[in-house]
Amino acid sequence: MSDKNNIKISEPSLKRLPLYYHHLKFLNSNDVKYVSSKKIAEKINLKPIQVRKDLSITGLVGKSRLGFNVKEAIAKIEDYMGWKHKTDGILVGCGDLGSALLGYDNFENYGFNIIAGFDNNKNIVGKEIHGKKIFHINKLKDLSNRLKIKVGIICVPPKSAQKIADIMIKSGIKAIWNFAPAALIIPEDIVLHQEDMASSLTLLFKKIKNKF
Amino acid sequence: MSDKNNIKISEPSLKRLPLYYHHLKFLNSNDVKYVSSKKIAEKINLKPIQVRKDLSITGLVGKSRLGFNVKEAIAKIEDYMGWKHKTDGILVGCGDLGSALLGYDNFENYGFNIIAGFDNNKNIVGKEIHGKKIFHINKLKDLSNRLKIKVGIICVPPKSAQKIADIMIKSGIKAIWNFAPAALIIPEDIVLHQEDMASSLTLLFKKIKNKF
DNA sequence: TAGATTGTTAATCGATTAACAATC
DNA sequence: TAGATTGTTAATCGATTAACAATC
Repeated sequence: MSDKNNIKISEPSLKRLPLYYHHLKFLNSNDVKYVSSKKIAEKINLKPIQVRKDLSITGLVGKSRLGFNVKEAIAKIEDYMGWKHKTDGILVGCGDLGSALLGYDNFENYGFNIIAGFDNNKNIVGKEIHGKKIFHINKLKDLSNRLKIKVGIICVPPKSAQKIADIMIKSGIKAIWNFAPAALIIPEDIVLHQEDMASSLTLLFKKIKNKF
Repeated sequence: MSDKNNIKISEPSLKRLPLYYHHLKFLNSNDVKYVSSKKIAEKINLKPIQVRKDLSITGLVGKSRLGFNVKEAIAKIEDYMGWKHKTDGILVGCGDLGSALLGYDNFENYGFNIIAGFDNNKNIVGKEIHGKKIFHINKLKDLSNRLKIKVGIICVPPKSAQKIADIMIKSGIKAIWNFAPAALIIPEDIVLHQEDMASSLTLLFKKIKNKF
């Protein structure tokens, strides 16, 4: 079953939950106990009704006149998102971008942990980047198998991306997060999540055009 | 007016256009002259009708029985997206992620050009990263004003993000692409495009859950 | 011609928004 | 109590998909 609670969640809603979460954490750090959907909506530029709908997906219940208990809301979102359940992953390609991701300490807050980096550059193999050990790519299969790693991040140049994806799949990786601007060809049963700067840039430009 | 052609485009469509584009470029490099929406759809895992709808937004017209002219399609997408019109930007925070973006040579294909980086670290100020000169942050206002820069990228640690955003806005920047995991407070008339790893990670995990 | 493909128009699907009774 | 806020149910809006005539 996909969802514990059998409540469908739309992709837009799913993307908004972290936004509420950030804001709720901020409120909590300021000792705010209750917050209304109206207040949240103002901050995040949404409609109150949308905030309520989204939050209700997590099972959170508010109080009339008071709004939502901030601590409770935080807990419900963490719970719903499964951020407590830790998932391990590995990263291939320890250049600038790979290094940045290895050092992105925010991942642990979202239940994700990169346990090691891989590269084929002899100058960095054996070293550590942001406290993560870097192995040669030919160790990938062995290590992934042994630790039953299911998530792989690709940060290599686009030309090598397909090759790395193939290695990952052979190594038992089931989900690929691809930061290389390359369209990967992968089997049906593998999850591919493409990070696309071009699309993102496009959205930025669209926003600019809409505004001016 | 927002759209030259007065044809509304949905955000999902806008995100798909680069996907078609990549594939069309690939086909073109293989000397394919015509391609049907069915073939494209198969490659990108979409429905043929959706491909046709999206492509029609660019003004592209196909041929019965043949499909779409590959070169023509590429040109129409480039045109519609405005990738020929170059926009300059500056980047603040030249750590791992900032360096990665300074070296992301794909940007130029999408009409974007980072003309310089800024940092407050004396060890890198005055140096070059991927051929881009790095200036001290206190030069930002002067340089942005002089070159009439309208787009700023933030790659500093979350704690400094708001401060940098404020400086950018004072310097005449009109659109901010924020890679720092921080919710920025900005005036109404400034465009904010937030790059959110947490949301992205969340989507990856959702895809995994849906699959298994 | 027969068959493949486009592009238009209409139907469906899903997300957002509105309205409002229930609550404190 | 009066007023603010929730959560439910219904209406609206917009994107996707289906159906199919037109084209070559």
